[in-house]
Amino acid sequence: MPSTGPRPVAVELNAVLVALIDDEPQVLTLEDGALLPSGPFEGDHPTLQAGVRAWVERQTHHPLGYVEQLYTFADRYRESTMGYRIVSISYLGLTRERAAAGQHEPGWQSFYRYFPWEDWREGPPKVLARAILPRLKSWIDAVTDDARRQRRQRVEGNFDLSDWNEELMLQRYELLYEAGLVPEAGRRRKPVADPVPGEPMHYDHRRILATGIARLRAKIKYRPVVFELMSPDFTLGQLQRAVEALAGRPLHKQNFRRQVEQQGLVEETGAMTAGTGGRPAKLFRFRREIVLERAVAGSKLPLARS
Amino acid sequence: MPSTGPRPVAVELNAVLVALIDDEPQVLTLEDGALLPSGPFEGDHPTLQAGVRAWVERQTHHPLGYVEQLYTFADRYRESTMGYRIVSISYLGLTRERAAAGQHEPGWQSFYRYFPWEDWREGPPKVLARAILPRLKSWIDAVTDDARRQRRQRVEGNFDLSDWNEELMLQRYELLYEAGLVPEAGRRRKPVADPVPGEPMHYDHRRILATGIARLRAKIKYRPVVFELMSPDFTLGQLQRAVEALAGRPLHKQNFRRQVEQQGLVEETGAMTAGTGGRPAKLFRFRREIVLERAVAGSKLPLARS
DNA sequence: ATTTATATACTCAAATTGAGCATATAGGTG
DNA sequence: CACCTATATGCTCAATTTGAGTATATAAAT
Repeated sequence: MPSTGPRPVAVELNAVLVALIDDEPQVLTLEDGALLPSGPFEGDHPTLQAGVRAWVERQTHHPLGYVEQLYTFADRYRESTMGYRIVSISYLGLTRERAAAGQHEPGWQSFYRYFPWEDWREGPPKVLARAILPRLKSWIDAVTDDARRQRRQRVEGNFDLSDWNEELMLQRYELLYEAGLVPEAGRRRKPVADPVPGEPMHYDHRRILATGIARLRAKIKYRPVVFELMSPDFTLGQLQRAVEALAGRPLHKQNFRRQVEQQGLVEETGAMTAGTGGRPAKLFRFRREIVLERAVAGSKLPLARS
Repeated sequence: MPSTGPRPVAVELNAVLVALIDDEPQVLTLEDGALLPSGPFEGDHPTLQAGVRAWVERQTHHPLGYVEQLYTFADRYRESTMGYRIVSISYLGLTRERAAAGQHEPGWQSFYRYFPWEDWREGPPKVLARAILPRLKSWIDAVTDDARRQRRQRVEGNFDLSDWNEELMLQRYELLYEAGLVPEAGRRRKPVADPVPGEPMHYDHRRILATGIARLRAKIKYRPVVFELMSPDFTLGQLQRAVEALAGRPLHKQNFRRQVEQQGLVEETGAMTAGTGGRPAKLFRFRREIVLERAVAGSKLPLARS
């Protein structure tokens, strides 16, 4: 008979911890890149957020500038071998990293190792035309009539090379999963014979990673979160490269500066860079007060009279 | 000694279930408006979303058009009397309701019963100038120096009458809570002596409600979710009143139609309304295919050359 | 001296947005 | 019926915002 007490459930935390190292967007991983850092939710933390913060800072020895909840999963397949259910709560965290000592820090992996088709900084990734689109075409043609029309619309809406939308990253990943082009361990699905380029991860960690990056890509457009990834002083060029790294696409330099400056997000420190080759750049710092002043968001409704 | 098995945890689901009844945005409640519908997560559902959907549809006998996860709470104070921890996962759900039989359906309550300062459809709510702003002023003046400057900036950013931002609803609620102007049961805080107008709820349900409405207010601007609340055929006037009800502010009629039409979200049914007093209006229906075609989002980055 | 990089200032046309005028067509009223 | 009120719909126009350049400045490298 059903007990009225709590069902045995384990609460697990997953973190998508992001840093920029040498203009490359990186995520902290374990097991040679196959796992996101995860840990149990300890009972002695007052809140979930505090738990994540304490736990990540203990692991990385870096202060966590920004933490945001991503999503909670409790799917059926998420069961331990002991039979109890697992609830996974995932978080996005942003941290500041100095330039890498060597090539890259152990554990830090570039976003685009997992999603090579998402890096448009140097133009359209070849993997799209070469491997992904043809296979999506086959996937479309594997059915007929209305189902085919639906598949075609989804592919066209999410993979339009002539009008790429970097925010649709999660939806693209999910579509590739449905089309059987990316493997995902732990799900009951026939194994993917010939996956598309891009490293897989264990369990659904690649999906969680996609969720985190997609959220970040959306957020940098209306909230000043990039600054959590920058060192205190930076040039507008560095700031631009940071945004480009996250969004995965090149920006128009002059318009980027105009936007940043007229939003009043930064102020000059007075100092300049030196020895970078090319004209020295002014150094800026983020005006942290702005966060309090303008809790802005992107309105678009056609409002009426004042 | 600490066991390695799962800590006893109960998973609870909360729902912010929204419907429009007679142009009034309503939320389904229990206990005479003091509780959001909540229930345990049954182990026999494949996913959380399926659990919410089944459970809500069983309670309301209405199909749930749209479901979205809001937030997961596991705060310290969220403990049952039995000593185990409670994880609350809250959802936003949209459903279609016909016009009310009588005054309003039992259980359905207007948003603005809980947040009267958020309804700007008839201009600035008097409660703001009369009750809220003076008390926030006192709250600012209760401290000095930098703390006072910070409080002032937060109040000015979130309660600017001359530039009201309906999306900041959650932040405003949280500020009122911090300022001791709204009560919230279950939190260890001194009871609020003289709360500002607006019905309270048990536990943190009013906060969850604010989270849901704020999310909805943000979402209607870039996703066609309003249509989940409309009957299949509607006039542009009805659609506008629906958006106004959710956003809590009046819209410019001609610009609203322009926006809706040029986005290609709707198509004429061919029929017209009758007997409404005034010129008859064309009836429209939502073009559901559009969701597949354009998985749009609101870009704002200054992109570079194609 | 010239080339190559980067930084920064300024311009201009196209597109979007905010605000309003004008007209159409119903119901209600004296 | 003539007129008023209410809603719907079509269209215009100026202000702002955005996308895409051109032009110039200042460093390092050849």
